[in-house]
Amino acid sequence: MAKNLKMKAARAALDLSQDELAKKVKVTRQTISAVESGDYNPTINLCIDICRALGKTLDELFWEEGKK
Amino acid sequence: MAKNLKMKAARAALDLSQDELAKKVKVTRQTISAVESGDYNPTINLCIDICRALGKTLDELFWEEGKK
DNA sequence: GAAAAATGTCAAGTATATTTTACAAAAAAT
DNA sequence: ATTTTTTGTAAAATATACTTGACATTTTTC
Repeated sequence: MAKNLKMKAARAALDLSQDELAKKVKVTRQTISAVESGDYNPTINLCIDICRALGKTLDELFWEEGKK
Repeated sequence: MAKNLKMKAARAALDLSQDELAKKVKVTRQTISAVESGDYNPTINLCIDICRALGKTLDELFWEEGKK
């Protein structure tokens, strides 16, 4: 899978570390790291929580137009 | 959790049964039923596959504006 | 109104998302 | 340059998504 650079960018824009985002979302840092790395298939509730913490929507962070 | 009526409507608009959608998406009918029932936390890849099968985006089927 | 198709749901099993603990490497701060 | 913070990653354990098989109920069709 491809890295989630949109998520990484959104996090950087808020000046949050993976650990800080993890705490907001109440998962471990490793989970956040894995989601950004892309080698993962997170649950939608986690994706939604991440979106809300970063002020983005699902389409903005997890949708890839026209892919496959 | 709340029922996913947007998904149910999108499926109805294409005149697909849960079983037909399930086959397109390559999961079981029970899984589709559970996702629509809302008592579930599906993976994002499944959500994306469902969206593609129904011609919708994540925001259109799985995003709820302003909810908590 | 009976038959067929579609849906709700349940229990037991399998696959995998997430946690916990831990260590090394990279980046940032002083 | 050294210290501190941040990040990548890995193995083992736990939680839960998803499957399989099955039966009951509802909805559609004739």
